[in-house]
Amino acid sequence: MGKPSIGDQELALLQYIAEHTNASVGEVAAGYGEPRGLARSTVLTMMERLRGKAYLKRRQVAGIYRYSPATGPGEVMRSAVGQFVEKTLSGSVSPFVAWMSERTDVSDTELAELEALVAQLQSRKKDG
Amino acid sequence: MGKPSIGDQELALLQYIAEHTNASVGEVAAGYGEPRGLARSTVLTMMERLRGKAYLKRRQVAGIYRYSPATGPGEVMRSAVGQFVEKTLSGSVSPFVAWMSERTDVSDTELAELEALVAQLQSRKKDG
DNA sequence: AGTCCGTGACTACAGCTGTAGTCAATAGGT
DNA sequence: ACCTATTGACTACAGCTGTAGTCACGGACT
Repeated sequence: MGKPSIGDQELALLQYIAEHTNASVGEVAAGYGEPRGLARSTVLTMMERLRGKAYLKRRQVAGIYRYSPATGPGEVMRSAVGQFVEKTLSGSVSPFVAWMSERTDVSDTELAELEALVAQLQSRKKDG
Repeated sequence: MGKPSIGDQELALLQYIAEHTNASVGEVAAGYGEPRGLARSTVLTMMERLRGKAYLKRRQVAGIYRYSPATGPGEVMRSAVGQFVEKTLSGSVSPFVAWMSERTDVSDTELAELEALVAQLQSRKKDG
């Protein structure tokens, strides 16, 4: 039942599309591909592969196809992170923490997210 | 500088060798490969590839080669996390945080690690 | 000496991923 | 009606990863 595997670039593209739903290939090529030096056909190929793997769906609007994630919002990322932690880190988040603590530049936004996360986990623990 | 990429199976093998340092190919094939149905030559190939990527080093003892991780303990994991965040999450740790916040069972140990991390980042920020 | 076994190096190959060229159809402008 | 830009499908190819076969070598055993 395992979802088909997904590459790094594919995942990044999928994320982009999740943030820009109902985008056409041309739009994605312009917004995602061009800044990365990717040809339009490259973007198209990846999007079609993602569709083949059931990560994206498309529907025709005014003649051209518009793509959106087949799964719920954030589902793919969650799945990818979960898979990574489980498979690569053997289920432990310690390596992630270790990596973060060595990271030189952590933005205020990221720090705030982490603070919020810790606060949430603390309150959850208290409740249950 | 960016370490060469590493596959999932390779990483798992590397982990195994980190836990069984100074092992020979035969030993790794028996202890890691055989339970997984991998041929000895498969294990050897992977180990040599890892050595080619400078993740493993070897030295000859009594005629046969014994392998050990080239990097310090935990280094590989950190590198893997960095690669994942950079390549797959496009450098953003937000998906990681999002995934953590949805995780049902976060152990006390993990929470403590996160708290320590946040504290460390906060103090670092204060210092400059 | 002949045989068997562990060890290492080399070679092979298929599937996936990243990347792109090209071609046919269609839409839009002149 | 003609030229051009956009779109979509198909084809291609190289590098990485997972997996393994095979061959040559050196030592142990008989």
